[in-house]
Amino acid sequence: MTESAGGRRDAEAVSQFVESFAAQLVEAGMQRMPARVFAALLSCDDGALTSAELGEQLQVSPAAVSGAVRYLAQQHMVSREREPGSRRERYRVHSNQWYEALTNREAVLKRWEGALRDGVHSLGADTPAGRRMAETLAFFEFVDGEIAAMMERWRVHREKTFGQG
Amino acid sequence: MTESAGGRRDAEAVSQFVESFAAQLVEAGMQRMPARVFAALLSCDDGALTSAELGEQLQVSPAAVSGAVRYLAQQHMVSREREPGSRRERYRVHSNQWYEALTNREAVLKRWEGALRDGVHSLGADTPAGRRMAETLAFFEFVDGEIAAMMERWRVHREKTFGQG
DNA sequence: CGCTTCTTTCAGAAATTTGTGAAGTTAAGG
DNA sequence: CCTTAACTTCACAAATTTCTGAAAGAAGCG
Repeated sequence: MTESAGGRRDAEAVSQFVESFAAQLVEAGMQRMPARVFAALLSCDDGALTSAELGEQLQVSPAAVSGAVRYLAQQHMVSREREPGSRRERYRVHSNQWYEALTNREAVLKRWEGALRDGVHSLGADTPAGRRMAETLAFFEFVDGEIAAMMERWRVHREKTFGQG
Repeated sequence: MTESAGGRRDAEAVSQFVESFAAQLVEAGMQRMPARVFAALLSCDDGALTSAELGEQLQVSPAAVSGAVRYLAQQHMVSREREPGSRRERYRVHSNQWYEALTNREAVLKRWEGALRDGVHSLGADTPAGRRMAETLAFFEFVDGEIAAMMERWRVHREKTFGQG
């Protein structure tokens, strides 16, 4: 029944994983279609699929794939490749690149910091609210710095564990 | 014109900050109303407001406040207080508690890890897709561990900078 | 124990979001 | 340079989400 090893992929099981992982991403704030596309890429063997393949596997229109892929590319979660000598495009998760992109929530952090700075200014740095906000701001700035260091440690850890991919 | 120091709060400026910070939170995936409520609490001087005050400041119904607050409490981003001897409730951001709660995205990470573990199993640990997923899983596990350490360093850093709140 | 005040729940209206089909655009290959 | 295959954009329909008003549910206070 389970034919995990070696043989053909169990399409049913794969699809179930895709949908369940996508659901988690949705719950964390990602839109449904990008989440499904991303999960599908993550679970295919060479980490890359064409638009048509994605549409078929997920049972959605080319338009939906197009929108999802555009979003994912903007977030640096997939990259687009042109198959040389074909109009087909191919979307890929670079197995290590993609979770580094997740850490690119840094962009989000930066905007939060901007908003908080405005807040400190308009509330007044000498008010209780202003002080609370300044402390919050300091926290995010701290986190920014830590994340870079953490990713560095991860690369070391990863190489020890998996060898250089 | 700017009356930031000492005097009355510039309601206009405060409201503008509230809406703009809320917008950032929305963009990061939070629902609109919780985001607005949270921003309002963050920018009031004692970090706590009653349901009625929130409704008035944000121009929404008691029902909307109720829903937003329930969500925020579940996420541990605010706590509820009962004013002793009154049916009024008061919602508060504990100025340091709240961003620790943000780090409680750990719950999210844990669920992702669960989903990935399932994925490794159903794809087969010996397949390329399975290996990619195992590496992703390892990354999240690594991050989990790092976050605790980072928060510890933050507390030290914070105390040096702001004294114990 | 009932009155009053505040909060929560619920059904439905309004608004937003999401995905489709069809037309439009780009680029390969004859 | 024309044809054809692929991707993208756009307007609209469907589904979902979000907020409100009204009614029901707690909890202080006389």
